[in-house]
Amino acid sequence: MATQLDQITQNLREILLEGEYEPGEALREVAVAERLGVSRTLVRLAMGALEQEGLLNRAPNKGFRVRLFTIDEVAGAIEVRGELEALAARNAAEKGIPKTLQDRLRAILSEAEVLVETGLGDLEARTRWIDLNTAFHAGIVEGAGNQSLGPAIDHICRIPLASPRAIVFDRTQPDRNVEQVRAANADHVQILDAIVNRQGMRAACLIREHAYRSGRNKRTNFDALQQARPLPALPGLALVRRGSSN
Amino acid sequence: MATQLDQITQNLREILLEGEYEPGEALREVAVAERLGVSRTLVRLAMGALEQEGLLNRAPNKGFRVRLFTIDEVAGAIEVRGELEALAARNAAEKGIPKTLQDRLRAILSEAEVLVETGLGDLEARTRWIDLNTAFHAGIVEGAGNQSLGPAIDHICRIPLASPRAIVFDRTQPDRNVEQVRAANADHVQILDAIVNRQGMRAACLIREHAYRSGRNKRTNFDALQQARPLPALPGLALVRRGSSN
DNA sequence: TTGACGCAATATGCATGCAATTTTTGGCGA
DNA sequence: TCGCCAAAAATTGCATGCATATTGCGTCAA
Repeated sequence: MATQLDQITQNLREILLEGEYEPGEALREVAVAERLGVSRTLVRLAMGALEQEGLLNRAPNKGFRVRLFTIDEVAGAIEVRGELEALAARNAAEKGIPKTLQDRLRAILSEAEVLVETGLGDLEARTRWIDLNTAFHAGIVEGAGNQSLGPAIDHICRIPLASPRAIVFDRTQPDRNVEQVRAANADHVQILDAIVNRQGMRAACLIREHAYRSGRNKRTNFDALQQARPLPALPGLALVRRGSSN
Repeated sequence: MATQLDQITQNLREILLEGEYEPGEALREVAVAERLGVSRTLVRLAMGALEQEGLLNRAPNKGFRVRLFTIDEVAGAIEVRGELEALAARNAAEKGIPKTLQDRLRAILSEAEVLVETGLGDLEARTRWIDLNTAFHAGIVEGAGNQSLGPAIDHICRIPLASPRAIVFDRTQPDRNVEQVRAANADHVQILDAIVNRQGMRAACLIREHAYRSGRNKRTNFDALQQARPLPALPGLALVRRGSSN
């Protein structure tokens, strides 16, 4: 048990990302404490951490409220992530990445390509692809050899939907999903090629565009989903609403 | 009083940045609580926040330890900051900044130039210049119009010495300081010029180089200072800071 | 009817206390 | 002298309790 606090924080984080509380809603300590079965102190600790992550806002003597994320903020966050990943790709290309990392990334790409041919019909396949996608992006960052870069990207990825892990699958249009994922795979191949060939600028531009496209896909799929079902249950989605009234 | 917690957190943050505790040293709750004159609970809350900021590490059942920053991490953080500010400058240039912001930035540059001519002999002048420098950088970010960018830069700036606010003045060589600051002012003028003329790429490259140079200066001055008087820890000491932002 | 004042209910902010875990210490034997 | 083990001391993890701030409601007056 890695301290109860970590578990509680993770629980509360998931609850928030599930959209169980409305954006702007006040989180009363006692209610949350009872629900999670722990003391108020622990809940307060967890809320403090989530405030740092940006999921909650705190007003002095008025407790914590669920933070509101606008679609523009998400788009901005993805742009920031793209820029940081571009820096990572450029650095990785300029200094060169070790053979072991190359092999790992190639293996990831191979498996991802095989996976897409299955059509991504079942949840397990989609989950696996997301893991591979995440691992690829992490690998690029690892190749950059900049210790500050990883945490910075992690931080920006805490904004709902900003992470490369937060793929929105619109299951009403599976063909489009497959097409998007296939395109992402193709991007990855080009990016790795650029890095291996020490083409820093090319790698940077490719990954920046890759992030941009991913953001656009998210927006498209999200809009489609919201039209089909007013309250989607996918993690993170319910936090995104239009019209920021602060 | 904006809740005691904020004050305690700020106090502890300053204590850590001053380098009063050795990197890697364990922070015992009771000792810190007594020193700050508050309860352990509050200290624990503050430490949790500082862990999120990256100033402390936490090991389960073993409390918090002062995090160690290497010179490479600082260099990496400055590179990240440069990249983010480059994004900000590029966006600001591409979308254009309002006249009011232009005027504010020009006023900042004017005052900074006048200030440098005084030679930055006294602490007050140096502090004022740091404030102006910070305000200029913040203004660029404001002009980008990306809500996620500011927090991302704030986050990376929490690494000691990574912030544009954290200028290292080597008072054993005042002439070199003045030269560096004069060069920084000149950079600022060019950057603003590029933004106003909607030259996104030029602005981005200029500010990236500006960050790079600032990092190099910090290293040079820091090394010189350390040679003059051997310093135990990296954070703090030569760091000229000014009360809490916000 | 409406607005203001005040009291009660409720929620947060912080301190203290207790249990569990870790670290230190002291003693014993090889 | 060194290593090992157990008990004691110290330290963290968490729950509870009290003080203070806020919110909601009822009452009264204009």
